[in-house]
Amino acid sequence: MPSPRCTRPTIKDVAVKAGVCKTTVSHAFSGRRPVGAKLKRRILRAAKKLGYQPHYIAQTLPRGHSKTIAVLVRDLINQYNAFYLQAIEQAASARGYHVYVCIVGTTQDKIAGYLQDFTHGRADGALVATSAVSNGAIIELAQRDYPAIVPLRTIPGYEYLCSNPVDVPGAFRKLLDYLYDLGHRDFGFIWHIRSHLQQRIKAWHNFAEEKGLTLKPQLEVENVHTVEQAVVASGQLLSEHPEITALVCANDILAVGAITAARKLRLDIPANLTVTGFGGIPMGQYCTPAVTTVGIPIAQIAHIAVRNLLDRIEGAPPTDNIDALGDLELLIRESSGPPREGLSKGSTKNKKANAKGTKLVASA
Amino acid sequence: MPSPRCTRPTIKDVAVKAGVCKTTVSHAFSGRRPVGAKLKRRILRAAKKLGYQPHYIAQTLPRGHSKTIAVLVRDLINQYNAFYLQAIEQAASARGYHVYVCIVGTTQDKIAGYLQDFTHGRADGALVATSAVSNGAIIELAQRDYPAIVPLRTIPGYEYLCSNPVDVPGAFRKLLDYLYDLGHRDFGFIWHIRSHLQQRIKAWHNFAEEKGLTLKPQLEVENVHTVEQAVVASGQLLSEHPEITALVCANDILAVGAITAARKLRLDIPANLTVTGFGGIPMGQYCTPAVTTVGIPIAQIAHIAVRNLLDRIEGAPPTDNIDALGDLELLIRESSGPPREGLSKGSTKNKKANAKGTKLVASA
DNA sequence: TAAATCAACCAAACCGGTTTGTATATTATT
DNA sequence: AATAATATACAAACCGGTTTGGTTGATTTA
Repeated sequence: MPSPRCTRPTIKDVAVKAGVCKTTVSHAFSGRRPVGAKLKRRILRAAKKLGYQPHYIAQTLPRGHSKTIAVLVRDLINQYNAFYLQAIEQAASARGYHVYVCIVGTTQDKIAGYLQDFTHGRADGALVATSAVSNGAIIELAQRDYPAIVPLRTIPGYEYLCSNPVDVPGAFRKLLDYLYDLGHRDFGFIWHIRSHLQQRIKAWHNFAEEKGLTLKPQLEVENVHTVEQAVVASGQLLSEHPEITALVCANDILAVGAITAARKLRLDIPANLTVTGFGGIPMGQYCTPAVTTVGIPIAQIAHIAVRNLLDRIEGAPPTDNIDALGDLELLIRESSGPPREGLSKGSTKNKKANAKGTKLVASA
Repeated sequence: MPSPRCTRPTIKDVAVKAGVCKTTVSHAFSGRRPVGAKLKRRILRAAKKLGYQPHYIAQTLPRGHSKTIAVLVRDLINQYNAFYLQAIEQAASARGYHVYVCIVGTTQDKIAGYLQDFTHGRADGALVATSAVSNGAIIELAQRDYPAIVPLRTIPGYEYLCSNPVDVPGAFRKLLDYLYDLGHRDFGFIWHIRSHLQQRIKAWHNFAEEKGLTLKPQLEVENVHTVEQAVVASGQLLSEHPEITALVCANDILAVGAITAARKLRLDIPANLTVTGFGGIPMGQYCTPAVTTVGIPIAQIAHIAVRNLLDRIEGAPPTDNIDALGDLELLIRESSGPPREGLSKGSTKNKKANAKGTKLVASA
């Protein structure tokens, strides 16, 4: 039983119709070798009449490449990824590549399945935009000599696979410094994926040690991904630990959840609680109160990553991009301010941090 | 110059190493014909030692299918798509298919490029999840007999391509009725893509005619996609037309923008202005005020669409899914209420619509 | 005018697999 | 023991293209 193959005209059909051999048809289309003007016209006309167009997959095999890259993401919940992927598509498109996005979740089997697809001809290279893919899996790709780039991550010994044009830990440190200067001493954390946050967690530990703060693991909640989860997690954290004056979230989505939780607890933001995000998505700007965060030029990061990947695919020498995009910007908005009286050691300076913006007061 | 082909071991290498012909290796892997247990072990061992895995693209050609579907989306800005795509991936995955998402934007050339990719072997079928792909392009696919499904759209004469398990215009009508009953008579509209909204616009026109309202095109702004655009568009619309008491947005994202614009104009919601969305994404629930909207069971819609598509690919008879998911739910939250005094004709009933939820009052 | 060049086309091999037809060795049947 | 049935492995054709080498006839050069 010949599988219900989509019966399209093949190059051979065109060749027969035009009275030539398939080689000539191929050349007429690709232009790799000259074809007589009159004959070429006849061939193209025959192709058009038959509705022929070259079969992409069939071309891939002898050509050895498909002008296609794949991007792996865990999910699309965080709007962050939306801009990321759009920029990737544009950058790749500009160089003649198609982009296929794969939503891989966290199941290792599924991830392996997709990766196998790629290395076996489905895509010329891959951009790994999620920490759901383990270092091990990436190293395996590298050993197979498959072109892959992992932006915003560091894999010891495989730095050439990574694309880190911004200083994430430095920016996180800047955020912590800002909060410290406001007077905050009691920090709570809502993390998503710990492995993705190693740089930031390290920055936090350094910061704590430097400032003489004691690390309290019970003030750090992890594996929080969605807004809903953030509402629950931060609600619980804030209830159990009312001493927290600054709640630091791994991204803006989680910050929005934290803000909702605080509202439920009748905690006014920023008068009673400071909440910060990370990333700088539009949503954080348009919610109430607007969340203080760190702006990440995700589109530019995407462009650099794509360039790194395509250069690698095409065999060009790698470009060094460490810190190419300069410092990240601290976006101070409405959700942060000095700690409430009597809690934390009030800072002596920078009381004006929340001077701008509309302030909203909850009323029953 | 042989293109820098990724030099992986081929089936032939394994055959040589195991001392058999490639047919036997193929059978050892696929199991289409029996291979002696001892020999099979030897072959697998050889394959493992060489790091061989069958080449996906090469398999596609003789098999005639790739167990892959493609999904086209315009962008990922609306979180709506995030849940949509995730559900699609899960449904397809459960049936052994891989899903590749293409962010096609609105450039017709780019869209055509991707579609060509698909019809030429890149994917067994396509789910068109964006109105950026024209009816014409879809009909062309249908004429080529390429399996494509277009959820939530109606293409006259090609209904079998569409998957419409919910009654969108009915739900929109329900929303309009709700607003009318609250007392609203002066509606403003923030639309995104008009072609995607035909059903709803028709429902609105019917509604207006029935209620004796005059249609004022100047109160409808279209081509508004992002939050930023919504802020600008609704800010302008509200300034120029202060008579508007209910601002109806095509989706929740735009509603958030409208809310922000209203805040800038010091319009209290819902006391001075009612804003509604459509779709029911988490963001609308966690912003302030939470937006009144229509909940769409997008995950279930995705499941049905995927089933339709895969059945079609595999040659199974089509299932009829008209209205399979029942009525859509009106989610009344904080952003809607009766019109302010002196404007529109006050309704006599349903004053309690906004009874629940914390109310926030802006203060300088 | 003979030799060299070149344009235009065809035949065949190839890309990395799958699948069908067939030959051979083994086992079961009578 | 002869015959039929079965299991197993190989050879060759195929999927739909690309690419290389070679042949033919026309054009240019010496």
